Formats: sequence, C-alpha cells, structure tokens
Amino acid sequence: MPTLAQEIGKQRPFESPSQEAYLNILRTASVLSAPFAHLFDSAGLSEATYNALRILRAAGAQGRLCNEIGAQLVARVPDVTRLVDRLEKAGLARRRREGSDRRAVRVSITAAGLARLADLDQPITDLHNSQLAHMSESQLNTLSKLLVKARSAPAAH
Amino acid sequence: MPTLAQEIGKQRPFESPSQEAYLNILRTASVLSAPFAHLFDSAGLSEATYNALRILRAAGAQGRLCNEIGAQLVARVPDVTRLVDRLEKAGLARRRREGSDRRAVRVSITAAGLARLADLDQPITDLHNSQLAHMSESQLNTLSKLLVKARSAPAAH
DNA sequence: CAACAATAGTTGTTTAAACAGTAAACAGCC
DNA sequence: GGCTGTTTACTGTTTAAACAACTATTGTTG
Repeated sequence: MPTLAQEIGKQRPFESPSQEAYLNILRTASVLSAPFAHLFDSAGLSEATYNALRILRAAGAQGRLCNEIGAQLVARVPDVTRLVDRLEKAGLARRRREGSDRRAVRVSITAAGLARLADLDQPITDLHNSQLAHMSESQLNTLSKLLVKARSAPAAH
Repeated sequence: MPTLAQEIGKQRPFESPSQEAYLNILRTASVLSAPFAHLFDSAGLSEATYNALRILRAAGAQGRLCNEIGAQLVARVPDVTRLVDRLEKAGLARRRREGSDRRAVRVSITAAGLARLADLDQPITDLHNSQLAHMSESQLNTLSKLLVKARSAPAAH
C-alpha cells in the first residue's frame, strides 16, 4: 500500500500530520469520486445535475424552488438557473410559475427524470458498496467520525 | 457538532457506512479546501497554478517538462500548456526549448514566481496548522491511515 | 534512407463554473 | 396608493476544464 508521499513523488516527509491529513482528504476525494463521475457521464449527467435530480426526486410532485435547490447544493442561484436549463432541455425536469408568488419558479422532476435516476440507483449502490468493501464497518465509522470532526473547526477566516 | 445527515437536511439515515464515509470525504474536502482557495485567489492564483508553481520551485533552475508537470498534477498535457501560458503571462514562469530535443519545452520558475510562493508559505502553513488544530496528532494519523486505505481499493472498473 | 510510427506540445471547440448586473414581483411604509 | 427596499430568478461575460485534432520533431524499420 503506497503512502501519499510516494504517490506524489515527494522526497521529504510531510511537514505536519495536519498537512498530511489534509492532502490525504483531497486526494481520496478525487480518487473515489472519479468512478462516480464516469457513471454519471455515461448517463448524460454530471455530478451537479445528478445531485439536483436527487433533490427533485426527494421533493416529489410539489417540486422545489430554485433557491431551495441552490441552498441544498451549496450552489449560487445563477448556477441553479442554468443547471435547471440543462435538466429541462433534456426533458428530466420542468419549471412552472407559482400562482401565489409569480416570482417563484417551482422545479419538479419528470417521469423521464425519475427513470434516469432509477437506472442509476443500482450501479451507484453497487459502486458505493464495492468501493469501500475492503474496510470494516468500524473502520468506516471511525473514518466518518474523524471527518466530521475535521471539518467542524472554529471558522478561521 | 452537526452530523452530515443534519447538514444535508436529510431525514433518513445513510443507507450504508460506506456511503456515509464517501459523502463525508467529499464534504470535508470541500469545506477544508475553501479557505485555501481564498488564499490562492488573494494572491492571483488558483489551486492548479499554485500546485504547478510548487512543482517548479521544487524542480529548481533546470525546470520541468510539460508532461512531467502534467503527470505530477494529474492533469492532461493540453491543460498544462494553458496553465503555463497563464504563469508565463503573469511573469511567474518561463519556457525554453531544449537543445537536445527540440520538441520538449522546459518550464522553470522565475524570481517573481519564487517571491509569490514565498509570500504564501507562511499563511499556508498557518492555515494548515490552525485548520486541524482541534484534533490530536494520533487522531490525524489515524485519519490519514484510514484515508490511504480507503483509496487503495482494488480497481472496480 | 524513405516511410511509418511515436512523442512533445499547441490550438480549437465545447461545456460549465463564477460572479456582477438586471428585470420582475412582492412587502412595508408614509 | 405610490415609493423604497427586498426577494426571486435570469442574463452577460469572463475564466477555466475537458477532450479532439493538429504540427513539429524524433525514433524505428524494411
């Protein structure tokens, strides 16, 4: 099992355990997300559009407003507009204006969108299960706990 | 300390520990890298250009070929060309053709590039130290070890 | 040594992210 | 009820990532 130092081709060891942990987090995220990106791509989606579709499926028939989608995706509203543009153009979602507040745009998933997600559910689950199958449940729980702690630092702006 | 489930606003718990770990890895990478991105931005750099400059500084006066830079950055060669374009335009790096192989382009860092990096060294180190300062060294080492293991799965293509 | 393949890098084009600025609808106030 | 400010979403523009196609040089081989 290669260390990160070897992978990166660095001669000297890391300056600190925190720096090593940080770089390991970034690298692992990149490595593990790549197969998912391929999967999304083969379904004509990106990670962003996939996540948006998931939000819309969870929202059901009533749909979600653009700013709600943006909040959940941690994306800006202008980006949501174009993201929904793409979904709508692909027939996976549709917009409709609210009666009560005519500024608001309610976005909901279409049957085609549900079908597209349904096609992905099993492969995604399989990938999740296979990707970390070599780790024990207690290791995974420890990992999650440490990661939650890692990002809960006092804001250092 | 909020759980990821609460942060995402999800009602049901995760389907599996591996899925939870995966999402925690992505989320933590995103949260922890944001302050660095701001730092780079304030110096007129991106994460990519910063990493490229680091590679060039480590390479010293002899510099590096484009494909070497690409391999270390895990980037494609066409992207390296434009990345070096930006560095050169900003006066932070320079190109020169090899005498021995006139196809090869050797890229090296300039004095301005070294100065730019030097300005960032201390803030970067401070951020690394402060960001995970609330975790013990043994926690960080455990985290790193688990992350290395997480991404060393048998290829699942 | 001519022809073909391989290598190093660049250019073109499409796509998406980022963010400022704008338009329309609503809310509160005098 | 009109004016100001706020909210909701859209549009414009810049910038970068992804990837195919291309040029120039070098290596190989019959």
